[in-house]
Amino acid sequence: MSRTEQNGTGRRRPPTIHDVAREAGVSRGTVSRVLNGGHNVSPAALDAVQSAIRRTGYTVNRHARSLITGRSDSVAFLLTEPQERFFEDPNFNVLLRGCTTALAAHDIPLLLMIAGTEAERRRNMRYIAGHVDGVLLVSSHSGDPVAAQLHEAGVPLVACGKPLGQGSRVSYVAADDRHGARDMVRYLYGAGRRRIATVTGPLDTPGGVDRLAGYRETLAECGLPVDEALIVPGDYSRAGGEAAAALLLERAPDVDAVFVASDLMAQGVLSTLERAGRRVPQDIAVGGFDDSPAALAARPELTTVRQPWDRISAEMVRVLLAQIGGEDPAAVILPTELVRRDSA
Amino acid sequence: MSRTEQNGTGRRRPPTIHDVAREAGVSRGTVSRVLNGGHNVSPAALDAVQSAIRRTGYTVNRHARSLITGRSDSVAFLLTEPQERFFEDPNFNVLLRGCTTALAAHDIPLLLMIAGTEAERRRNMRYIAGHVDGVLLVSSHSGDPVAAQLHEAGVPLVACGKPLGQGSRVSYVAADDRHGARDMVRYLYGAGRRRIATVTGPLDTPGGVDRLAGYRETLAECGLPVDEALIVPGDYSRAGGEAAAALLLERAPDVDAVFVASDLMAQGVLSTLERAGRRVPQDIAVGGFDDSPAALAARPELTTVRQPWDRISAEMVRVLLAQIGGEDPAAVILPTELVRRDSA
DNA sequence: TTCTCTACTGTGAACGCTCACAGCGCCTTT
DNA sequence: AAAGGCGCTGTGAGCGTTCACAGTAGAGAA
Repeated sequence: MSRTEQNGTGRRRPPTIHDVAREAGVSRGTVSRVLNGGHNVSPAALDAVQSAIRRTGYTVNRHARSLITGRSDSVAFLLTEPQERFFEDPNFNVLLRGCTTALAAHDIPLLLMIAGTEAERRRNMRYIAGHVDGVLLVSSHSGDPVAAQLHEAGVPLVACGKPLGQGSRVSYVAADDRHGARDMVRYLYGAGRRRIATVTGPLDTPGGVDRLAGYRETLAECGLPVDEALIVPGDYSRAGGEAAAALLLERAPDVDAVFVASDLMAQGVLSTLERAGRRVPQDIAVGGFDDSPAALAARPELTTVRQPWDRISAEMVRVLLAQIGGEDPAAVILPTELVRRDSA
Repeated sequence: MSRTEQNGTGRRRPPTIHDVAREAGVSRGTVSRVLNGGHNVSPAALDAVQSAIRRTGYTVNRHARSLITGRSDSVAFLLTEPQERFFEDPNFNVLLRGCTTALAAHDIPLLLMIAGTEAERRRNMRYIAGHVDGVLLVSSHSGDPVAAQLHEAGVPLVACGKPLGQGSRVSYVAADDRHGARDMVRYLYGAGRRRIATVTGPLDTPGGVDRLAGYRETLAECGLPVDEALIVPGDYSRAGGEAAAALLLERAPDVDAVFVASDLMAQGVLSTLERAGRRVPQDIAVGGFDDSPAALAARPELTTVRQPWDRISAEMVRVLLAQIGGEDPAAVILPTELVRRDSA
């Protein structure tokens, strides 16, 4: 009953730390101490304050707190993709959700910011400086200067995937793309395939580079020649996959397996192969990368390399919070896992 | 040169309104007025202040501002889905992106909050009250009490889709589900189909209910009997679509068209039909709903009903900001559009 | 007993901003 | 010439916290 009184129908002025102090019979200082860990507070006072907080329905005014502490207790999730690409990407969901919930566990809200255009980029940068404790940066293309700028401005920062550009002083969390690619190619080889092609990711992204490197290495390991005609550049998009497959079939009609650097592209590859009358996996085996929902949506379902997105997001948050807490930047690389389905 | 001085390598104390005032040779008050619309400020002063702002690199401290105004100039995007369902849904991306950019145009950051569990729900509610000017609510299930709670707490609120529960005093923006369904069924009928089934959405969601209603109405209009065996409940998920299609084939093997209440479910339906050896669209026409990326990923590509997500998000933001500005709640219903592809 | 140390508590003073008010010229009106 | 109005400006107060400091009481040591 008394719970509802303090806030009838409309918006009453919310209780402040003063109200709590009066209610508990202590001073502001003591309430503040309780709010911030409860050190140097007598058990009796602690009790009184906690019950007063409950009775009044008090919530700390984060603006007032931020004003004096200088912290904002919030974190930005910054997406800097030239175009919608990342939003087409199903992995994005998983990453975003993971980060949100991991932060929520620390009572830190996530600000979503999208910097597609230059104007947006500037706006976001202006906002970030001073209004956010740290940034989770998601941008596949290393060309963009955001990471460097933020790093230079001294904003705690964790990138998703290794930022190719900067001199390594920026934290990142990434899956082990190289090993993932190796696992897939080795698996294709083990299945008897000998003309193994690849559709790469964009080669200005670390993922694109490393997956291709893994492909090359493994071919060499297996004693297979690396035929440049079998290497077709892609852009992580579905349409890119379709085009790449068409090009591949033209350049190397005898191909019997394709390692595609993303599931989305693999979908495109499948659809081109289907149109060309090639059966998957009988005529051509197709391996994807990501284990995104797209892998299950594809027909046949994709054999692919799982990226541990849940762990990636958790690690990103962990590293970022550590860095906000004063620790040094860190790089975390997480293992991938081969997922066998029907396409290879 | 002088631009970089005020912020060397580390984090220097950022310039305040005082610094700007001194630099411009005016008082805090005048700077504040410039910051808030520039009314009652002489051209000379305006100029001086603006140039001082540029020179110092000043950004307003939103915490200090919020502390006194009581506004936070931020908005929450609240997702209350029992499970991950909505994150599996490609529409989500579009909606989220649309809202983010629409808000960004007003310099308002979007706080992403996910309330899957009860604990998360409570945490978010506590945060929202007093820390956010308004809420964009996305929750398909009307059972959840969040909308009612927020509305009661006096928090400006706009729902995506009509909230079935509350007594209508909460704003919402929705596509015209009923008409969308009618268009699709009429199209199927026009293509000569006479045993038209439907896989519904969850019937505790407005979308589910209205699409089914549109289906029933149109059948009646066309003079077709409404056979309850042709109505199979679904849950908007891919797997749900697969199961529903299996059930349908068992109950009514002579079905020649299915209107599926979401593209994702339609994907599932397609895959069951394929396994059952039915050709689409020759044997059975399949119509989806949403025009999500899933529609393009499906084989054959889905004929579907486009929801105008870009407009939905823009309208949600518009209505919310209006409400924050003191206007009354509003309901907006936007037209859908039939998109013809290969599945029907 | 007195002293010191520790655990706890209360009290200004900020933090950077907006808002209300008062003051100052200057122009218009009477 | 005085009165009123208007456009512009500066100033003090206060938003709700935290932080540093000073102060108090009680326990233990001398």
